[in-house]
Amino acid sequence: MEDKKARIIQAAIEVLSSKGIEKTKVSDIVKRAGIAQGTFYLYFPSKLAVMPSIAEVMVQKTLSYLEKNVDPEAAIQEQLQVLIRTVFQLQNEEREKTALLFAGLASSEYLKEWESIYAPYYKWMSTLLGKAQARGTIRSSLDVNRTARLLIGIIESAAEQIYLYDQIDEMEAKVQTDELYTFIKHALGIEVL
Amino acid sequence: MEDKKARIIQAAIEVLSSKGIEKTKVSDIVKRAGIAQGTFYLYFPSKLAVMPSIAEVMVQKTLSYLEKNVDPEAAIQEQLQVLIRTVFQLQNEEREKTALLFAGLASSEYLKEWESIYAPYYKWMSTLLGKAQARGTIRSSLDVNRTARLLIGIIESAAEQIYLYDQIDEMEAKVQTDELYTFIKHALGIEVL
Amino acid sequence: MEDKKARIIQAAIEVLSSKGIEKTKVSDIVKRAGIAQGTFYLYFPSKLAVMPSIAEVMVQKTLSYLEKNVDPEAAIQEQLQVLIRTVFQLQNEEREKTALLFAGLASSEYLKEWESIYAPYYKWMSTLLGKAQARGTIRSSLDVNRTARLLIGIIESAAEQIYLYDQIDEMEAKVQTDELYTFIKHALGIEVL
Amino acid sequence: MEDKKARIIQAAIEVLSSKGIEKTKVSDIVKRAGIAQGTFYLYFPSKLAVMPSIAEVMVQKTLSYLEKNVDPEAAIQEQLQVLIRTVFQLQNEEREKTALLFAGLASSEYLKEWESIYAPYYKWMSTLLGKAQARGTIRSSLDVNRTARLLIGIIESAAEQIYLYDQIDEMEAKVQTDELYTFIKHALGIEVL
DNA sequence: TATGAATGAGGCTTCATTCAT
DNA sequence: AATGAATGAAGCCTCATTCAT
Repeated sequence: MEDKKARIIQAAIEVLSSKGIEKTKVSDIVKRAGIAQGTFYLYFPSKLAVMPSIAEVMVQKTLSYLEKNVDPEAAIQEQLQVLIRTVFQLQNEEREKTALLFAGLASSEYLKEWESIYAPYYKWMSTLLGKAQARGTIRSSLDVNRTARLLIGIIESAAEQIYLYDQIDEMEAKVQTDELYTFIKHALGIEVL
Repeated sequence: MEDKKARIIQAAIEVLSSKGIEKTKVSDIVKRAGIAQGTFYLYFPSKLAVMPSIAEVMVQKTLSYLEKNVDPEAAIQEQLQVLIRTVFQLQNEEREKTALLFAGLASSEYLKEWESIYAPYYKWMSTLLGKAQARGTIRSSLDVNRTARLLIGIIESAAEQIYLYDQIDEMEAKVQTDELYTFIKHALGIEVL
Repeated sequence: MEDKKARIIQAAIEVLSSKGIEKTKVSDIVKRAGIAQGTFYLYFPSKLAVMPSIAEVMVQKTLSYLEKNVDPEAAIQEQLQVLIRTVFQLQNEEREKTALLFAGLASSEYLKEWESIYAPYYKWMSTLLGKAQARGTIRSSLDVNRTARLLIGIIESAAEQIYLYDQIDEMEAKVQTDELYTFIKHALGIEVL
Repeated sequence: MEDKKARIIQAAIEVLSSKGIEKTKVSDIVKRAGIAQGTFYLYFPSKLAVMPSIAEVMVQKTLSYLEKNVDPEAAIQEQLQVLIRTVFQLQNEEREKTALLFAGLASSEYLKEWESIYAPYYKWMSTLLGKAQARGTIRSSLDVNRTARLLIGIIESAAEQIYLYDQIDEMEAKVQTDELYTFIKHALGIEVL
């Protein structure tokens, strides 16, 4: 059943976030999933093959958070604020997960799947920008699809840096996100009064 | 001799870029470096211990390119253009290297060293921004240090995406970099006439 | 039904000849037989347990060919010629089968069944020799039962060698079989004028 | 050192003869050889890769026995008697070895090496026949090279049958070898008075 | 009688690291 | 400082067999 596949993915996410890709063994995953070692291979051809599924789940999670939190009718400024806050918060919650995951994906042959996994995320962001552009609240010169990627890229990269480089200092985090917010506001040509 | 250490690092870079972290074996590295298996351990305590050195070398390379190409006296617009072009070009040349490297670092315990390795890169960028700010060609409201990180983050992320997701299509690459350039110009508050 | 058992044996023969004993999996066999994995075990207690059945089928096949081709009334010379030709031809058709089969049997605990499987083959050959001896066309000093085994042994061994060691060269094959024929003719004391 | 390779082969022979190919594990071999598991793979690329070496050693052993026992100056009759006795005796001593080995070889990809491994054995036999032919004690019509193969084939096949099918009954064994001897004597056209 | 998902023991192999030379 | 043969722990995966349906 699909249920078992889901359980494997869930178990893999959990193990991965606590042990890191290098040290995650299939035996750990199956133990946590409560299945036999061989069963794993009924659903995934190899250890690395779970990675894309994990990424997918995580992107979905991010998206569902965003859809829940970001009011489609709100002003772009508020949307951005919520967006940034949500991504940072998720990044913070998931801690190692994102980095480890990327590491996992990068070291697998599944690197190329990244694109399709991120597709819904990009799409959501494009739509957001599209509406704002229609309303005239962001500059008309930008291309919504390409800018969607740039935005996601910069927000995630900023979020990663906070985790990676800084001790998580509430104060500093706040200042960073403000800087990021202002950066983006200007980039999008949002009127700053 | 230090020469041997350098040879190991160089060999490691080469092997890593062609095989990926997961499949890079110490035996490959030493073979390419033309030394004996045991010799590796005279210079590095473990396989993962080369990673930071590799990152350092690559950051240095990027920096030296930037220092050579970016005219400190030029207008910020031109500096940005050159900056973007250089990073994209390097990313393209190095292909998998960056991603694999990050993966390598991420999966090692050396993740935390990323900060210090990138320090000179951030510093260079800060200085660039600082000068522009002093000249009044970028908005005074931005914090040069934090913005330096954001800039490096977005440029690298954009460059990675081009390699990862798109077939490398000259035309599309051009459009992407233009979009990025405009994005940044706005973000920095550079006067667009 | 017995039909299903036969289908399993047939499938096993086919898989075995193309993949070799070591690489033949029960899953391959059932796939080819068009049945479920578990069904196999309703007809055979273990994987190795098909081996004797396979051998039996192949011996039967050989025998039926021989019975069809070798004229019981013909002169022993002609009978031998046909015999050799038939075995060589089968060996050639079946290619790896014989060797692989023997390997399969040998590596199983079923080695001892070989005797009973070959029994009808030996019997046929004994009868042939017996008649010739009664007619006085082969030497009276030979023991028909033991000689039957020797004959089958040498013919099969020669046939295997042709397949295994030599490139299958029509010309050489002809010369080999001639040499074998002459060898046997002398061994049996058939008058050579 | 070559010494270690030899030790591995020796250990493999011993383990193989007592456990059979299917049940022989690399771990058994290295344990008996007194080396580490990994060391095995410095000398052989895989478990199956020892098989040809084993076969080689066994052919060499047979040959050395034959060279020691068969008097090159003796009459062909006596040479044959000794030859048969020696092969049967070896077969008996080695018991499972030969069968298991063949099984091992057959189930490996090394089947084709059989030819080169047997080459010295064939050569020795050809020489023996050649001398006898020169002396005029065997029929001039036979081809020494091809007949050498036939002879080795029939003797080995007969020897195997004794082990495989019959309880080892001294009396019967004697009768079998006599029958074989007579068979061969006729086949070679040796004068029987 | 038939199914096929699930099992789980266990082997082969890899490869980072060591150490005697 | 350099070597490279030897080590051996450890993990991925296979696949014969079982069993609930």
